[in-house]
Amino acid sequence: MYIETAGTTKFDRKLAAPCLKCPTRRHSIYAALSGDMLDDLFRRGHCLALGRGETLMWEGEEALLVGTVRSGLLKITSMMSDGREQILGLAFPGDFVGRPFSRQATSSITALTDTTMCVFRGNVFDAFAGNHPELQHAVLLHALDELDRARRWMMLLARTSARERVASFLIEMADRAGAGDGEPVDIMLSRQQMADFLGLTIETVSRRLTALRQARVVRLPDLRSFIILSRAALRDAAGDALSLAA
Amino acid sequence: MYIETAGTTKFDRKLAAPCLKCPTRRHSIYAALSGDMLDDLFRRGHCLALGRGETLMWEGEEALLVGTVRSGLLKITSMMSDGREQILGLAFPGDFVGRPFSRQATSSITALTDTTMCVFRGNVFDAFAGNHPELQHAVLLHALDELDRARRWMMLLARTSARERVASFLIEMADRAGAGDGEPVDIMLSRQQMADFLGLTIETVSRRLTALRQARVVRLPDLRSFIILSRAALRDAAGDALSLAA
DNA sequence: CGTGCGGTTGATCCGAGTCAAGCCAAGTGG
DNA sequence: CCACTTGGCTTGACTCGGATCAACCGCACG
Repeated sequence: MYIETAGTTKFDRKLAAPCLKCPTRRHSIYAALSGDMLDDLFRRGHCLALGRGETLMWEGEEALLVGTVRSGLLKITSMMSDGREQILGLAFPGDFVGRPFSRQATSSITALTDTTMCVFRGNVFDAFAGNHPELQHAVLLHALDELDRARRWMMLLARTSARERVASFLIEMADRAGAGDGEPVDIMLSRQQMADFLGLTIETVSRRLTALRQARVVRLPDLRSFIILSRAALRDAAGDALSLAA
Repeated sequence: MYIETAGTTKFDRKLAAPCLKCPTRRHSIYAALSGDMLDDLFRRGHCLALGRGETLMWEGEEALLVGTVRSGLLKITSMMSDGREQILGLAFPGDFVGRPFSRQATSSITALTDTTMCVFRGNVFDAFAGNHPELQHAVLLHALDELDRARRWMMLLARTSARERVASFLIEMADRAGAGDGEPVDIMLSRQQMADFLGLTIETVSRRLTALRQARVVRLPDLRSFIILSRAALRDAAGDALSLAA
């Protein structure tokens, strides 16, 4: 919908060394892999820092990188020719992004906040995975999980009301942040991004949020955070769209 | 939405032998695999016939089988507690269904027409794939394809009008059938199933179809088939939702 | 100060959903 | 053979939720 401030990606080879001690290597798809193998893999990787709004890859263009998010938040998006944009998924720390075994990006990937990543050149990663079935297995499990998540999200986009979508989004964000009721949760998205994610317009998102505020279900201390006052009421508003987002 | 006539699945071990000559073994995920390995794998497989409306697995329940469609058509669905159903995907001949490396079904799989399949017990398939990285690689590529398809479909469900959805559905079906303009194409879905697929109601599907008929874009010789009269007009109606379904 | 940007709020519109009636072809049973 | 039902589909009248268009608010920044 908007052309984000698109800078060049900061690709600093000198940061490769710290990757060997990268905290994400024990999580996400690497969790099940042996230390030796990880050393081997991470020697081939690099650290990458993306500023808010910077884009890792563009839909339809060549995509040379794959990797995992270390900190921050990415959006995976697709856009129609008339400008309608849809966020197809979010990538939180630990999530794997990019398309192994293909150099064609089927969607754009853009940083919503300042983000750091562990990245590999696609062909390097592919070759390594080809020699290490365990890694390929881990990638497969991750892909199957993503497929399930995408399908549940399809359900939400196809069949639920704006009320249900906004409520289940808030629950999802609170759960991701591990925040209990009464604790402030950081919404890392602008209203526009929430709208793109939920398949709504910015005005509808705003209205549904104020409705929840007026019903004393949440507080909205500022534009980028919220506090759940009544979990039960929020769950109720989400219907079982809740379980779809899980 | 409806309780389909749910029979027990016809699981006939005696049909295993013909699987060695099953035509699908040279297609789909098996295409890249060696003949010896396929013999080995298919010795462990079975043929399965599903009548229209029969269900291979139920959402949330244990799913012991994985396999590929040999002939016919399956729907992959999920349902909300209030009965709202959504078709998350269709499985045409050659497509792989089921969830390897997990015995939990995340969606239901039901035959829309009489269907034959090549199936494997999940744990048998998993073990075999564990010993044959090429097979696992093929499954991974298939999963990544499905993920892309699901994400494009999300876009369609989130952002397009009923007109665009119905038009792109017709184009998709015609392309799948390889039928040119003027040739009748079999819609293998009822109006209800089309609605569940497109995230619409049966009435809206019906209205959009008659609108296309009245505009002389398609002919509808009977309830289960259609003929494209003007490809250009149909493409136009689909907008670029067309490319989303591809 | 203005100016711009992100967000909210209000008025109105429109398209898909809902509810209800009717159509037609395929059974079904007297 | 014909009345009657049944199920899938179409059509019409109406409703309603979310989109659209537009005004406005508040804050950051020059």
